[in-house]
Amino acid sequence: MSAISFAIEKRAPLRGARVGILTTPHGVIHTPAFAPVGTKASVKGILPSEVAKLGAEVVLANTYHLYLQPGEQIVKEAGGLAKFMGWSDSSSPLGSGAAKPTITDSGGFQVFSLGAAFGKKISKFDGMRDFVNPSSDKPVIFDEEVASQHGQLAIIDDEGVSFTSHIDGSLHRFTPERSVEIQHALGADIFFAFDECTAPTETYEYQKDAMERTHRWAERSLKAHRQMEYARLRENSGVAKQAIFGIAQGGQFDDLRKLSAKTIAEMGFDGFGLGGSFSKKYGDDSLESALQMLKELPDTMPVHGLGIGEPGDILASIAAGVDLFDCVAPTRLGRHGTIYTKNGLVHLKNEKYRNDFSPLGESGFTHAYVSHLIRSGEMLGATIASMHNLKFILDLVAHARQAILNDTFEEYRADFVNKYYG
RNA sequence: GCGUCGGUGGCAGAGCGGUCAAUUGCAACAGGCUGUAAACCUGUCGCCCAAUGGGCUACGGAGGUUCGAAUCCUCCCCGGCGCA
Repeated sequence: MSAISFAIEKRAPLRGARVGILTTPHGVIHTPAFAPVGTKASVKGILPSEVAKLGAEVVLANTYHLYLQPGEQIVKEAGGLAKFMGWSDSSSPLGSGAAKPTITDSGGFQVFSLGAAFGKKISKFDGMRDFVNPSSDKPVIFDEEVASQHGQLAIIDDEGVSFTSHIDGSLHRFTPERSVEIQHALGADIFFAFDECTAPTETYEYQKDAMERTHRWAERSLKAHRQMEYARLRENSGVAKQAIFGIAQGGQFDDLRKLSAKTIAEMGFDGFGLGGSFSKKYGDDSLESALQMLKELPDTMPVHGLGIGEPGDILASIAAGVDLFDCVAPTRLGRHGTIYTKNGLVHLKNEKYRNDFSPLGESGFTHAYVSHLIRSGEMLGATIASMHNLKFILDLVAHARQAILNDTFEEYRADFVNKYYG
């Protein structure tokens, strides 16, 4: 018996877009849904009560980071991730309201960010062409100083990954079993199998090896989960408390993606994650082709687009049938002074906003004020911009949901994309 | 008034005879950010041009020494400190 149940309420014609209700031990998630990222049990700069008011029903935290700080046992003692971070129905951050749904990522992304990507100017969406900074034409692929001093902080072998803590340099070992064990302690409603998120620049051979390794790790994660869950079920009157999602990889190669989805689909997970690398720019069909892998996944089960958060990418993914999303972009962009608008990104630090007294979205503040806060390093600026961005993305997904129900999703999508990227 | 230290790009502050249109920080201007090493990172930052090169003007002002001066000398102007 799975810890979750997923009911699909409506499917759009032609494509795979759908509306569902995902019932978890800590409450219901209306899909498609966006999960704000709270890596270290904190959506940076925003109180949980505010995150909820913006429309979020679920947040996603990170296993590796919480393992390092404060340690999974502390979170377990607190009563699990949601309770620990005050993610509850209560309006008071310290209230005793019912805990709300949470997700944890397995640490698989850190295999990439602290491994292949460490010291390099690449992101999981960058291709080779983006290795050149357009404003300088200088190759900036490698921070030699950082790399020569530290090398990579994540070293992969077939059994697992050895991490060097970015905090104090200490050594740590992650295996699929260990990741699951930690995620059981963290107690999120949904968690992911330990995977290897690969760099988008790897060769076919490497992507294939990594994918096969991720498949083996998926099996091991699932097995570990079942063993631990079985022991726990006997103590907890048979009520499953956590669902495990398997992650499909395959990098930039269609055949690997398809194979990966198919392989992961057959293992018996409660849901799926789309992992790894896509191309970056909207209009590029790399994401579209990667989304073809959805056809290999069971139509009745929830799918999470890991780290997908660019508005156009979210809509394209929804169109293909992705149900859940998470992304650091709304909070990171906001904190760094960039906000989403219907007409595209706005850099609040730009000179023209210094005396722009028009309202900034529904924040209740003016562009000029928030621009001033960002410029002067006031924390409140990061908070307001992050909240604005989170609301923008949460609204985008909520509107997409409604549009699917109204049979107007494709129009909604086209209209949004025209304005946003036009 | 005497003595002394100092006046360098928006600010702070390096440089102290050629490798200097001049290190660095801040500010400014712009860009980047997609399962958060990220309240971060990158680029630009005297003027002009047929610009991976060249020209011009610049390190308080005016002279001078030198093949060559932000760097040395003289005088002047301005500021800090000390003594009267």
